[in-house]
Amino acid sequence: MQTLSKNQQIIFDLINKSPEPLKAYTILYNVQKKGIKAPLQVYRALDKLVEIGKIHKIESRNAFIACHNSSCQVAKATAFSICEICEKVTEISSDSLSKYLANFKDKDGMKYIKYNLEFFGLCKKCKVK
Amino acid sequence: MQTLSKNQQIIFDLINKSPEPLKAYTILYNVQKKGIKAPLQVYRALDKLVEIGKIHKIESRNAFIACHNSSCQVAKATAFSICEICEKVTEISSDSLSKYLANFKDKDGMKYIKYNLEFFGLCKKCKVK
DNA sequence: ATTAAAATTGTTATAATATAACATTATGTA
DNA sequence: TACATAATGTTATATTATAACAATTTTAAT
Repeated sequence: MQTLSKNQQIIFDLINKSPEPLKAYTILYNVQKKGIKAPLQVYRALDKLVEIGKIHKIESRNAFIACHNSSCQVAKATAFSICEICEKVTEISSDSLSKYLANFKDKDGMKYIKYNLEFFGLCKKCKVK
Repeated sequence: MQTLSKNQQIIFDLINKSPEPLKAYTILYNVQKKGIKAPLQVYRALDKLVEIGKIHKIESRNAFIACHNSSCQVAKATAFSICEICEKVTEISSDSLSKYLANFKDKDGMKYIKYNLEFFGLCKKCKVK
């Protein structure tokens, strides 16, 4: 368990308490009162937090959420469900899914060291409407 | 089988003959001699081509490749392998993978209508080096 | 053929996302 | 201590993408 630097901690705290994925410039806006003034300060912290697996980037949304999967020390196998109406994002933690994907081998003999899976659909709430 | 408009056809042809994913502004640069002058003209064609499944967006790379999966009329279930050294991208077409993912259900009862999966690793060539 | 709706195009401006380059300070560790 | 590594601060700029508006072309129903 790694200790975070000042900026990393500030930005992680913000993302961690957010119910929804946050975008880099939304983060910037929200941490300016804490002395983080420039985009690069945000992006550097985000890069590091992604690298150590404390947060994940939702690629299709250019947004970041905290990892809620205790086994996720490094961001090497991620899966998310994304509601196309309310944009709610949930990290999927399914043993069978992660086993299946970790063992997946394609024809080319390529060795995978990482994957990212994004499911899109309607969440329970939005499906009813 | 849908007929493409002029701009769509120009841009699809370029992507389709490219061995690697192309970025929007690379595309723009390469079609300026054909009269497409503005980013928006490129993005509009890309949006449409993605919508009808002729091309796919590689989200982690902000780049586009032609679909080489004949069954892919609509971009609703996509999987790619990406080499982290040479950036070669290949569309994966595996019946067992697509079946597994199409049938995957998470705990929340969310109904998925689409997914995108990106595997990262080293391709055969880069693994040897 | 007529015509109304839908799709596509053209254009300018600007928004949103992300990195380069350089100087400085803090932290970890031999 | 002192050296390497990581983190910070700052300005400028590169890259990716969309807003807003006007015009034209295509499609499909009458």
